[in-house]
Amino acid sequence: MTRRTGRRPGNPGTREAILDAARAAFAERGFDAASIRAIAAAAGVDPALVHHYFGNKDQLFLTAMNFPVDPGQLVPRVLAGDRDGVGERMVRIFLGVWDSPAGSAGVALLRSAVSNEWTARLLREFITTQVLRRVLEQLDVAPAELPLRGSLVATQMIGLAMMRHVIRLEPVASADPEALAAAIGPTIQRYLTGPLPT
Amino acid sequence: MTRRTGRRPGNPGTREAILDAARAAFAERGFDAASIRAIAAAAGVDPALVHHYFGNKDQLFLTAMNFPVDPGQLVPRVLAGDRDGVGERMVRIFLGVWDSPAGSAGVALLRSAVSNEWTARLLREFITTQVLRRVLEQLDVAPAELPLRGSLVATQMIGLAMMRHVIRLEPVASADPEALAAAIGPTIQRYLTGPLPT
DNA sequence: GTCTATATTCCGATAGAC
DNA sequence: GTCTATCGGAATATAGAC
Repeated sequence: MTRRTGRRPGNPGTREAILDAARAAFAERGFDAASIRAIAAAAGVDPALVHHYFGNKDQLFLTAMNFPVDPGQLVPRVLAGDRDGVGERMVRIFLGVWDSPAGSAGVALLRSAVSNEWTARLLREFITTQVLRRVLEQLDVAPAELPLRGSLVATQMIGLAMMRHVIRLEPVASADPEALAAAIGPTIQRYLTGPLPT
Repeated sequence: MTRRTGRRPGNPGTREAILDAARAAFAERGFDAASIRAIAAAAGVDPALVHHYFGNKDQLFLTAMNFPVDPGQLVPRVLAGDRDGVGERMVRIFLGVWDSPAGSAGVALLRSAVSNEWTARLLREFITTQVLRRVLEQLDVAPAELPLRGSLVATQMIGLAMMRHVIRLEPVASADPEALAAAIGPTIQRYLTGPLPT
């Protein structure tokens, strides 16, 4: 006999199916253009059920984005090794995350941020507080140079993600990650530790 | 007495007012989110008049984008000077265009390309055929390396435009163009003429 | 050349039955 | 937990009056 205690959920797969469909839709079309109706259809449920689970579209987006790779877990891998190789390792690990299934959350955030100020703020805060600050403060750079160095790194990294996963310009869109790490790594290295214009 | 010959246009300023409003709206919200109604309201005309002039939204977008800076006129300025300075000159001229009023067409194209495959193809073709090919074929680079070098340049340039004009991440968003040219120029220089991973 | 009126479609959100 | 029905709004586009 199976005893049941506590709350009995409905179909436990339904919620995850909605979140998967939401990530795919937000990644493909961005926040504004992705519709709850289309997400519900892709998940095989009724649109009203999405509201029942997540309240509104904002909350659905936040919940769908809130599982991505924990950046705090990646930073040690970027820093593990000699200081001269940090740029190349950063590009390699960055590409690995974006090329993985988890990367769809990144594409969704990037696509959404372009047409929606609310998600743009999310992206800015994610870039600065979750990624760049953690790496830079481990690299004894002068605190005054930290914001400029960090945003220079962001221009190259976001540009790479844009060209590879959003605009899909060849040959970068389907280039070997190792080749890209070798080509772009020195750029990141210079932005992090190289000379800065006065 | 004023004699009138030939076709008599209506209000000649109306059409330009619509195009100005369209460029501003497309730059601010992207192709999908910008509405003909809002453009008409900004231009002080009726929405139906926009259709009367331009047929549909696609044609309005194409017409509004079709006046921007002629890239063919910029290439000689990029190439004018020593070969080692081409990267820095390219960043400086690039920033000058994007910071000017004409840059709103670029922002519009970039913002639109993210959520709309049709405009993404426009942007890809503009980048490759109008900008990169013209510069690279003047720099005796091996033809086989041309696509990779060109798309590497595009990752950095588009990333810079994204961070400065779309996401608006500080301090890059309001940094002095000369400082950015000094910081990012060497990156472009290496992508154009530096060593490439095998 | 300009505008009114409208056809058509799709959106997010809610109320409430089962 | 799931779904039907619907409200209220905004979009593109067209037809046609003046």
